[in-house]
Amino acid sequence: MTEEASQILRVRREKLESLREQGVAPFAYRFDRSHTTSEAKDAFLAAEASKDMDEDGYGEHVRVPGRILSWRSHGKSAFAHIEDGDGRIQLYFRLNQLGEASFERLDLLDPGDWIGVTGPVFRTRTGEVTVRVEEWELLSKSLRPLPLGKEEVDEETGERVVHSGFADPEARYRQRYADLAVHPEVRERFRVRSRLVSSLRRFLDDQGYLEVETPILQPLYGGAAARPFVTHHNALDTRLYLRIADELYLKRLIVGGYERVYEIGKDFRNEGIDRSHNPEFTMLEFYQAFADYRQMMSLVESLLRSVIHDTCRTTEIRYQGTAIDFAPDFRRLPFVPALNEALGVELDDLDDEELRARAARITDEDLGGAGRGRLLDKLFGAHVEPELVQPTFVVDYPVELSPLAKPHREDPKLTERFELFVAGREIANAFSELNDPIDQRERFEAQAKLREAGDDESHPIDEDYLRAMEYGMPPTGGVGIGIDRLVMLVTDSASIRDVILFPILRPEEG
RNA sequence: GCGCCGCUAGCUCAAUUGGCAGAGCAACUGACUCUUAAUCAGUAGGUUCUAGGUUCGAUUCCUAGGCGGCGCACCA
Repeated sequence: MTEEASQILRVRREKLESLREQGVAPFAYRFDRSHTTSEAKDAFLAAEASKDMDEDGYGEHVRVPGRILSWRSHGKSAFAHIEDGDGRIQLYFRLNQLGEASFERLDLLDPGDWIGVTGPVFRTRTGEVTVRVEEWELLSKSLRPLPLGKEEVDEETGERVVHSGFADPEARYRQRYADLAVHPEVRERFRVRSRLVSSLRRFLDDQGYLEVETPILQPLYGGAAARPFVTHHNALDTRLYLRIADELYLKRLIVGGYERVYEIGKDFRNEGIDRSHNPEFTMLEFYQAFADYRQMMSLVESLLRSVIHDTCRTTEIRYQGTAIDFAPDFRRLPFVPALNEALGVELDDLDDEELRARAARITDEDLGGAGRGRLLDKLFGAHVEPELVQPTFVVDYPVELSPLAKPHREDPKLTERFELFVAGREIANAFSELNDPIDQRERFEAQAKLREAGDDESHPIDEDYLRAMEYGMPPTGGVGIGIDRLVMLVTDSASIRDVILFPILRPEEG
């Protein structure tokens, strides 16, 4: 439908014109608020408790702005609800209170409009704390109807029930502003996200960590197995990549002499989109000099316990119907024995071709170019990961899987690495960082061979990173934690799109 | 990338075998000075995602495309 043809939009513009003709500016510059909606209600309750009201039961005069949510007109009176950043309050308009001109102008208001009202607070016959409006002014005219549902409160449970609300998932993601405007619970979910990130910062700051920022645009990408986004810098006429991980730059800072650094920021991976993957996502990485992966495991455990308790007021959460408890010591599960058990064979007895055959059974992907590491990872992902519901550290990954991790001090075929799984999903990835530049070069070269064989997610060789390591890197423990997935857990969200304000969608037109 | 499902009024959804495209809410007009999914009476509102095709006739059937959801695969 064209906008000209929509009577609903036309009517609102006509109201706008009527207001202007009456000398009302439909888009105000400011409103001096005395109380938020919640503060106005609290102030009245306090006045009621201390009998600090006039003989007719009216409390303090308030000036409250808000967005109109609902309207119930009764001829010479009307009720409405408005909402602001921390709640809602009912308004009561009366002809003999407002005067004819002001009262009749109410006809030009709609749900969605922002108004500011002035008047005393009282309690209606049905008990609701309400502002008796003596003056009102328009703060902003809404020219497009918000998809507000109708709400009732279930008398038995006391819960809000919304009728014919805003349900279309595509529209809710594309028009997040409307989704937020009509869904207080969505606004709350993103407040939880914000609280969680604050809590992470607080925890790491308290541990003596320094928050830093490293490049997003990089001449060479690395630190994870993924395909990058590619872009071009005009002035330098050079190819740049959007980072797929912060890792290599943060470890350069450890070489530089900072002992504890962290970064919270976006990584970008040019891969598929599904309910646990968005092409840009938020990652926390932190590195600590002189620590090994065992120390980092303990740190991750206390970090998560602390942050989840800060955010949820409990360490036992429910995710998609399953109780998950962060209070007990996290289980520790060695990679190779776990996979041996799941497959019913000894991995050491299988050559690459047998592994490839087994991996081919669980995927239709072309594994022709995949090395032994990728094959093991595939098998582990299919057979073990889904079972890891309660917080579980998978430890001691095969060396082929971990080109940036130190060899295991007791078994050279393994690395000192752990991943944390919760609800079948990877939440954290960490290791004793490889700090031997000669070994690191060999690992890069092995990765380069994989690339030549067709594995396009393998690392390119980063000579500058090797140079940094040659100057001398202390033993270091490093951790990466996917923030979006952590937020999914604490907000019981099934899709990553529900915890990203503006998730990636295909463009609407074109 | 593959499979399944969906797209109809501002929102939520109907539409029989292929036969005039409907309802509730929102909007508009009127009544109503303590209502709260307010109520009552009335009115208006449509490129049925797009482009083709079959047909006397397509929201419905066919083909192609677009966008989304879910599942599988991949990735964190």
